[in-house]
Amino acid sequence: MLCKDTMRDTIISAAMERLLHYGYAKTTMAEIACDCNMSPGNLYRYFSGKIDIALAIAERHGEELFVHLREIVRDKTLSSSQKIRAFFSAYMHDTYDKLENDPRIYELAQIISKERPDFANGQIAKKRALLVEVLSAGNAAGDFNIPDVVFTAEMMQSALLKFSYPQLWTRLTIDKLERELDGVLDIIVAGITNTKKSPDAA
Amino acid sequence: MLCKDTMRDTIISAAMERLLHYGYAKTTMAEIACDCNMSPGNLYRYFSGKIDIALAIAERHGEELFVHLREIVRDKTLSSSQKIRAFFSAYMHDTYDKLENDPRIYELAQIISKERPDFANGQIAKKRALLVEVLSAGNAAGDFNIPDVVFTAEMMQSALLKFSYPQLWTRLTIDKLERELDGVLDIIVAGITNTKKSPDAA
DNA sequence: TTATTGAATGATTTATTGATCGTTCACTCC
DNA sequence: GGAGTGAACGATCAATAAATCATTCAATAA
Repeated sequence: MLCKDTMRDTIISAAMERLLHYGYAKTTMAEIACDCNMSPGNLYRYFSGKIDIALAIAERHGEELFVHLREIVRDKTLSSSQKIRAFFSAYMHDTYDKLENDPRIYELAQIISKERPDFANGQIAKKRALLVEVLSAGNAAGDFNIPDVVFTAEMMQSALLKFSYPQLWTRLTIDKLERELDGVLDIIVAGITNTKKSPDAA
Repeated sequence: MLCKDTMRDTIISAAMERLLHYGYAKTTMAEIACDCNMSPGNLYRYFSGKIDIALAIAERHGEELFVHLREIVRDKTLSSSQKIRAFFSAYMHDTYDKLENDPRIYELAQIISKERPDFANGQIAKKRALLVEVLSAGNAAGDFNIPDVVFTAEMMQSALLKFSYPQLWTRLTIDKLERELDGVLDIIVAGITNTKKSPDAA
């Protein structure tokens, strides 16, 4: 049904405007409805609740980032380790920029990961899938020699946790964060890089 | 002055009893004073405030852990990488056990790191100093080849951040945590291990 | 029938008040 | 005169009341 989707888009746009400007708590369903020239009750024909509108917004942002990260992962001009570095650098900068442009988005993220933890976990899992792609390709190319790429991807996410959680950025500038990310990546990339000579040289 | 220190110990003991049992917020200075058979005002002759009593308790716990970690670092029967693994494992278990035995200690840690961030940073710095010791010794033994041991120690702390912040232990069992710590340590230890043949074999 | 409304409802938030607590200090006791 | 007291003060916290808001649904309009 096209009409329903169009309406959902309208609502999402109106909600996004208010949510990013005034925050989640200070945006009311009545206001969103008013912006869409409809009654509050009618919103529930398109979304099952306020949190689901926020979720739709988060989904859009998440998808945008995912596409960006996937481009990096599939960029044929980058080596495996360059992909890993670019991946986490882009991820961190995306988070930093969103927060810089509109701190309200932080409140949104907090609420969503509290009310809909499955969604937040899903986002992490999607990113892990991309990492798995890089690691597998790296294995195939002889850059890495990783037995369990899924487990290793998890461990990498664990080690680089700090760079996707602004709560843990204690007043650090983006410069310092970048330097720290690079430092951790140095160790990790070295840690997963195949130290043996390439097989065809043997 | 011996008397003053004895009195401080008495106060710390009384406060610890209550703080670990009822939590920081629900423990009053009047109660602590009463337990020590003195008036509330008199507590201020030994500590400059409630938070400083809590700090003294945290200092004790911190010192205990530090001694334990230092034993590991200076254990002559362990290799450099074994020291690193044992170090972070002991650290995580210490945190886990303290939380398990008395969840109120978590509130204490939260308040202290908010009210006295310098203390919390100092604790981290002291642990980093131990790590630097291991890395330097490892360099000397040819196990590692780390140009800047302080920076690398910082990066290791960053990568293993999750295992000292229970906030980030999302309902994980100690078993799963242990497995994850091991996984991250695998990468890190591999990442800092010298891949060249030992110099005397050259 | 389907789309929409808007008043009713109960949960949550905000505002207000009263009580509690940390801290100070003029004073007492040894 | 140093050690200790406890009433006084302002800040913080808890309890209550008032208001706001998300959500529902019977009624209405298309």
